[in-house]
Amino acid sequence: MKTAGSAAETKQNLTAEDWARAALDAIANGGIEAIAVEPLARQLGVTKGSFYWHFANREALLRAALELWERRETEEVMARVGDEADPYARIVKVFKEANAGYRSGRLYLAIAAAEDHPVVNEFVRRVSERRMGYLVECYEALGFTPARAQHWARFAYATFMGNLQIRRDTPDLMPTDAAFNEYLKLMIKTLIPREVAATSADDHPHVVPLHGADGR
Amino acid sequence: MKTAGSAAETKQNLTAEDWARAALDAIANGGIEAIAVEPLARQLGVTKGSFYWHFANREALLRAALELWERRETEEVMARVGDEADPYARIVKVFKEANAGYRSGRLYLAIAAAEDHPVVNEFVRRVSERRMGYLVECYEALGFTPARAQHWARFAYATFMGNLQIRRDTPDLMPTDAAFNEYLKLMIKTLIPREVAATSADDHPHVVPLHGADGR
DNA sequence: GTGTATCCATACGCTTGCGTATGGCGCAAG
DNA sequence: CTTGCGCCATACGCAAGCGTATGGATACAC
Repeated sequence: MKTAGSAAETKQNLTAEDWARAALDAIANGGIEAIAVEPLARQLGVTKGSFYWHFANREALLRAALELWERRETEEVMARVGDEADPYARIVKVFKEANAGYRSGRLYLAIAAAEDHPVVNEFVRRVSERRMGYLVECYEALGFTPARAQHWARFAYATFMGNLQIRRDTPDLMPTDAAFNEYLKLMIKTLIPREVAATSADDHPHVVPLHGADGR
Repeated sequence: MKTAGSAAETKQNLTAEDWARAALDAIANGGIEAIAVEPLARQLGVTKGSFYWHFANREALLRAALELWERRETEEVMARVGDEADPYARIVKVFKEANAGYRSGRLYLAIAAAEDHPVVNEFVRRVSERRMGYLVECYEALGFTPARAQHWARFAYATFMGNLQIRRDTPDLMPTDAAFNEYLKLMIKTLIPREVAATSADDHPHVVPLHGADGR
């Protein structure tokens, strides 16, 4: 097999992977139900005849696309912060990377919007629980008790997800450039408390920075 | 034919509002494209003939449903915390109420998932920006500068939205009962810092009032 | 009793998409 | 050259949903 880089121009025979990739792109744009056989075939420059040779039906394509998504997700997370030893630096890196890339998050929102579909739900749960699990480990590595790590991980993950949502629905409300860095700095400083000495179930006093970054 | 409808038993004539309500319920369940004329007609115990008397087309119904949604949203927010004088107590109340009710948030997620639709986007932006604006006012009332109020309001709003998402996609990751109260307490304490750039002198010691009753 | 307006049912044409059946074309094996 | 197979095109039947056209039913008017 030669590595067919571009997926559009070559008159090479299509593979199931090509279909799955196109399906994922379609989801990112038009939601889960943009996975339609005939439109995708038109976009790929072929007809349904090609599709029904590679797949049994529409649901098989959906499943293939979700598997591709899950694979990419885990690979990305691994590749991004796999080599960071210090737990604090690792979690900071995770948060910054997560809030930087938008394409991946947008795809998640598009997929998760179809949580009523059982197959989709299954994949979304796995991906989401894996992310949360990673975050929990990070907080535990920081010295948090399991219970508090759970709380803080959920807190941080929720904030990340909400930022995605804000970015998608009301991009005007999301700052850019310097202001975004200030915002990110505020979240990081708030969501990764360094004082963990308190062992009680009660919370620790958290010091809020009075001034963020300088005006630069 | 005694077709016992799901919601309305009365054989009274339907109104446009009835259709809009049914459309909103349909969105909450099956997403924005659950607004289908014939299925809704069946659910209401009538046929398309009724619909096309009250509305010009499908988009008119969509618009009516979104207007109903926007009206409800603002009314709810007003009714929930309109009479709270103290800014700190007000923002706490907002956050608790927002995280308590799930039905309303689920509806938001379902609507916002169709942000590619221009009409939907218009409504979502208005609703979302109004919420954020309210939060910004709250933080400013706490003594925050406009810039910092913006950051903290976005932070809090993002966290709220993310909690919605987590609750919908992976409810297992969301604690219940006592653990949920702990989680809520942690978020409130973190997202409403008391140390502000001191324009006033020492402010009163705030104790977060926490009683149960999460509606869910 | 004849109108008239409101509200809905029925029937039709149209489009889109799913799934199937079958034929065609290129290419390597024999 | 022919055979077989991988890959795709074409052509159907089918279902669901939008929008329209028109008729029927009920109530109130006069």
